[in-house]
Amino acid sequence: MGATVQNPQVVTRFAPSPTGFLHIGGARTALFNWLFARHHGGKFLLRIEDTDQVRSTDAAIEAILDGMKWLGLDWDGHEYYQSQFAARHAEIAHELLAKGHAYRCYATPQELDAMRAEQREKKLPLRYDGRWRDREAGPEQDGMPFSIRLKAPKDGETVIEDKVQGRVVVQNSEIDDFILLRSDGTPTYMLAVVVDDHDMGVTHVIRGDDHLNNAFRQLGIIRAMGWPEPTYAHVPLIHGQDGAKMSKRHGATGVDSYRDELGVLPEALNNYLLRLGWGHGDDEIISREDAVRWFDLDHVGRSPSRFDLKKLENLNGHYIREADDGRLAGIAAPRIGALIGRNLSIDEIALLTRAMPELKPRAKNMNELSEGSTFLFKSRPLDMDEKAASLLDGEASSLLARVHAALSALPIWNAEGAEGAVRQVSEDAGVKLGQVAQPLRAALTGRATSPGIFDVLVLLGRDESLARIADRMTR
RNA sequence: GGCCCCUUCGUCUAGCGGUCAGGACGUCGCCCUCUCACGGCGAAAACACGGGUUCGAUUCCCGUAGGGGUCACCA
Repeated sequence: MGATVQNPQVVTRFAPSPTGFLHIGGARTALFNWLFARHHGGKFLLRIEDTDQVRSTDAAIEAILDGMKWLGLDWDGHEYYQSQFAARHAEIAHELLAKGHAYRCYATPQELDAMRAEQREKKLPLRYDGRWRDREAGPEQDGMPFSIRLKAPKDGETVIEDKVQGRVVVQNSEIDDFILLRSDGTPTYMLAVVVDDHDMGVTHVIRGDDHLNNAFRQLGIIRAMGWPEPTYAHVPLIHGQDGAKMSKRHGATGVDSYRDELGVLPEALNNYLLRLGWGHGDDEIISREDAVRWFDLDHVGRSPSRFDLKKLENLNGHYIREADDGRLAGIAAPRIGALIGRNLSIDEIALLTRAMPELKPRAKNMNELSEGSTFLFKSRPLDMDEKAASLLDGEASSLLARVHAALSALPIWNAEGAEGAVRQVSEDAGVKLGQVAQPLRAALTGRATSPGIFDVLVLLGRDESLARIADRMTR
């Protein structure tokens, strides 16, 4: 454990279906596949499962690629599009047919519905009863549409040595003769994944454990074709706070909304997702480099985990503090623009960058960071929020007048000088520093909370600071 | 309902027969302090239950309960 193992043989893949955006659970699956491939020095491939022409859109595909790039999950070579291999899938289905590993089924959908209805009624397991398995098509079937079904083994059992789930055994009697090729000649998902994974040389199939049952069916195709069997690793799903599978009702499920709406940094989401279901001792903050070095399938847990926004935000706060000031300013600028109703100038973005060391320890997401920096860009007279307004009651204005005078007399405008002057004012007035600092904060920022008040003074500069104070000296 | 999987603090997890059951988030105190954060210190908080196996089970086995997944000519 530890060092990256050079095994270029390893090929993993992420195979999302483009139904809208990169799902948070899919992102973790992608991350695990990416890490596993990188750890072994192998390849990580991306295949878009766009077989469902109706639901697949270019916009959805773009959204997924965009999410992958944002997370820094780069794939090797070009992305594959499953729909382009339909002919190949059909070819395999017919090969299976020719070899006697599959057969034509003339049952109509209505007929199958009736079959299932009856099974439901009799409380029998719902599965295809094999009515065409050993039946020859008669003249009445001439020209009738048929689907091709796999002739799955009826006896014995199938065993999968899953890298995450361990040894999983299923009786073959549980697996019915599922459809390979629909009556319209299009391949089913079950056939398509197997053929594509084989053709792409995928060695390790790492995916959500909602596919565990499918693996047994897929193995049937693989064995019938005599193809090498991939190593499986079925990762438990991520659940919402309520313990159920993540869905729309859990709020944010697309990684784009974590970025755009919640103001999360990609390194924070990566770190959070990595720790959801995988652990490395007591390590919590894990860099990309360490993740590649340490990642393995042995330490992926077998139980589903719940998504905890609080922990994500904690991690996000950490990464914001670590992040480069200029980069943060770049992310915050448009958000601030939206808050104050105008775009920031180049100079203002420079100011934002300078302010960043004071701003970023106070934020756990980019929204808070942006919100907390608007005071820098608002024009006078500043609007006061409720708490700030109350700080300006009583003696505040006279205290502010004394601060104004003391500050005006400063030969050099810096934090040390300002602190000395303000402390002197509070001493002379016989009040605590806070009694002066709080009204000053209100006058300068319009808020009751802000970065350190002497830093604010410096950031705002002499003229703007004195003007904002003067605005509140009388009322 | 059939089949499959899962079960350590509220949450994410460490643990791989003998530990005061560790860490992190969150929560609650205290400190720092011009506010809010950051940071520091400390506290409360878990092995679902019942049987075995064993000198000894959180750890191995079997049940029970609970949770999840899956059962399409969707992917």
